Amino acid sequence: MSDSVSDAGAAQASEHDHQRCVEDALAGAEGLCADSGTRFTELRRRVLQEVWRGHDAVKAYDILERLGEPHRTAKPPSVYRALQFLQEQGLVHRLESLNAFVGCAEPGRTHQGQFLICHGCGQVREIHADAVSEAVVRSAREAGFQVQRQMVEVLGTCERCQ
Amino acid sequence: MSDSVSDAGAAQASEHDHQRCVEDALAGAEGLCADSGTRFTELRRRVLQEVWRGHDAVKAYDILERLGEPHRTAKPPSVYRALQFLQEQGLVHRLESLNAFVGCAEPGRTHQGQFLICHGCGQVREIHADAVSEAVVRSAREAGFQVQRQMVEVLGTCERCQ
DNA sequence: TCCTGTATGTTATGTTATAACATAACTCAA
DNA sequence: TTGAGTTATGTTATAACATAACATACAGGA
Repeated sequence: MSDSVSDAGAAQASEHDHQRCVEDALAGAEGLCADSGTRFTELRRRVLQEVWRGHDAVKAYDILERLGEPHRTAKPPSVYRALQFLQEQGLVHRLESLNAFVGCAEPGRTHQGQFLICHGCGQVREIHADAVSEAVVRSAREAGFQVQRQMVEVLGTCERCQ
Repeated sequence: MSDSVSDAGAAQASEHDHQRCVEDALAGAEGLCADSGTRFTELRRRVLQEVWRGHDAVKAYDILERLGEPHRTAKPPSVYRALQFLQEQGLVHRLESLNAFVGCAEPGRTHQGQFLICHGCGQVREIHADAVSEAVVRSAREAGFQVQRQMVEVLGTCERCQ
């Protein structure tokens, strides 16, 4: 089951320099943590690297399995804690409908993203459509509701898979 | 933990005739199943009744515990199967961010709902804001993405809890 | 060096969900 | 009314996802 992951990663790799993509993400994370005075430890780096394995959502237990040395004996809490840290730093997002995680496309910016999840190839694209987040806030307000966080996950077919 | 459920149910009960609310839901379900030629069995009725215990989200295992006779020995698959059936009939919705279920406010209508989840009282309100679902479809289309299903779950504070 | 706070390790368990196969109960037609 | 086909539920086992609670290690400043 966990291999839709590597397949999608591979598919993506043929289109862009994914190596580079990952390196950028890691370098960005390093900078961001330096700025915020938090520690981008070896484990956190490694977990983030696994999240960026491809552009599809990655499961916590898949990450756990793939951590090599010196984390081979890591247990679930280590991974979940690293993921929580990365979420707090805005470096990864959790997809509620998949119980899985994706790297944030634009860390450093505070934003309300929406996630387009292709069930053909498994790839997840993050967009930031103000029209959506504003419509949510407006509609909620009409119901007397004050928004703190919105989760918008869209299941469908990406351009390539149509 | 499962008692935020009954609390919220009670709070709601003081404002409207919840007994009636449940009865309407069950009667509606019965009609809808009759129309669609599906069987609204005792178990399914009972599960739906538990989902309608209040206006907050209900967990599968809480339902399981509360099924009385003659379902006292039911196991998880029975509940999950009933819930799946009810979802297929559009009688309940699953809230992905809570791993929990709510009764559908307007079964019979095909729609893309949004869910306002109050973390004060736990109540969940379903709205159908075309502005939201249309913005989602438009924004996705701009990304070349064809939408099949959208999940919009909004966490915040309801009018009463502000 | 020692103190403090933060990160990770470790053990155990809680929570959510489904696969796979067995049995029962309904439906309809002969 | 009975038996074949279908749908629903029971049953057993386990998979998949997640965290509580406490122990240890490690970084950085006084």
